[in-house]
Amino acid sequence: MRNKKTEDKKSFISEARRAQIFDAVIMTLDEIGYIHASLAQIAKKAGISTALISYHFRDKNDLMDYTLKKLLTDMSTYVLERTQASSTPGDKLRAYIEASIAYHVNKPKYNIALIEIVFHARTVDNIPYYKLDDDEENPLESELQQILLAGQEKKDFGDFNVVVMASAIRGSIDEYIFNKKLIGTIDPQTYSTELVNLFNRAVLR
Amino acid sequence: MRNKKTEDKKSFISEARRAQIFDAVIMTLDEIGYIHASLAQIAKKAGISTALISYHFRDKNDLMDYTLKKLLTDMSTYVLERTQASSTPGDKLRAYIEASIAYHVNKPKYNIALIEIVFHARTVDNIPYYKLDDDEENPLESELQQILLAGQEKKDFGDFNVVVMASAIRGSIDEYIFNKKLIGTIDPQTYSTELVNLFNRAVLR
DNA sequence: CTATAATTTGATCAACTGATCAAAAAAATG
DNA sequence: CATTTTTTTGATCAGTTGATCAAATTATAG
Repeated sequence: MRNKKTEDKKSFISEARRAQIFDAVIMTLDEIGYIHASLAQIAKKAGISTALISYHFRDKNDLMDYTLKKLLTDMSTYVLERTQASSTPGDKLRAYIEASIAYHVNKPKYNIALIEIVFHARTVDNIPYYKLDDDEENPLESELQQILLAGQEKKDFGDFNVVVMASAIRGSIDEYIFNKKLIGTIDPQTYSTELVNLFNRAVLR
Repeated sequence: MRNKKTEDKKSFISEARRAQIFDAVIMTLDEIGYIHASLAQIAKKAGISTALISYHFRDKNDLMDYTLKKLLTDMSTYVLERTQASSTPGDKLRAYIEASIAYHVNKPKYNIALIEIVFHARTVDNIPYYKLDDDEENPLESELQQILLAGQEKKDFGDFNVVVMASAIRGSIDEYIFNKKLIGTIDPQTYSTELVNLFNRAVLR
């Protein structure tokens, strides 16, 4: 199943325009949030007319869908590259946690935009993204489960429910993004390190 | 600092009306989400006119603020009652986790409403609630930190950063609410139990 | 029962929303 | 260069939004 407009569009040099609009969407979401992020505001930020956005994207949903996919790909690439550079499950787990936190620190605006879209945008059936059963398997989620599984098979890790452990790790990471007070109190390196130690204890046999 | 309208309002028998509107807000948020939850939709759900909502609440922000506070109080009460029924830090931690998950299972609509408001509503300065430095200390957060601290002082728990551990626990709990796929895969009792075991290992010396 | 106060409604408002379209401008083609 | 295609704009659309207000209704008080 391919994208309606995003992919079968003529796709000329105007890919640059889509990128430009993407940047404008990120900035707009970061600055005024989804609720105020009208096509007019986005167009203004990009220095173009609203009709031009409509020319390159079927509708607002298509635009947000495109933006979300790019954001997810960017984050996955960042984390997975750094994770797969390690070899043992223990090292991979450490790399996974540290890279995830690092990404949030390095691209805060991308994260805000991601949150804004996930919690505001809805499918044509009016189902919010955050309630979606994750259409395609989330690569970050499955990579984490693979690491944990490999650790158990190698007997590096003890016995635990892999899905629950993975959820706990992801939730712990996400907490750092959502909780503004946390970011102000604990620096990212400390949080990373403490999290690694915490889950090392939880994971070991 | 008291509420602008919510509190200094005449407060007659019409408290019942506010409760009625509260229920309508919950249902509307659950069914169609914040973005579509216009005053017209809420009024329709409550079987009253939109002007009546405006009569009892200063504006939409005031309405959402009132709703959010009631939701937070309800959740806190539920969890804290069950947590404080236990005596040792270890038992309290177990009770805290189990009650938190149980609440989500028992009042799913309240949770959806909570999420919708936290991630959509904004202050007059256009700061989203989820970016707020948590104006008043979150009672659920501080209770958890108290439990962990007490456990360390009693030497029941080992050495770890209390704030990070508390965030990890909260994040792990919240993950179960946010991740629809998780809810469909792992039943709440299993998730609770696994989480308790996981953090027992992480917390012990 | 009357008068005063509180509650509720329906009508109405300007502001903004996403989307469409003909026409203009720019780019690509031959 | 002329023509065809792609890109871009400005004007415009109907629909929705939150909010206001005078008037009607209901409750309360004396």
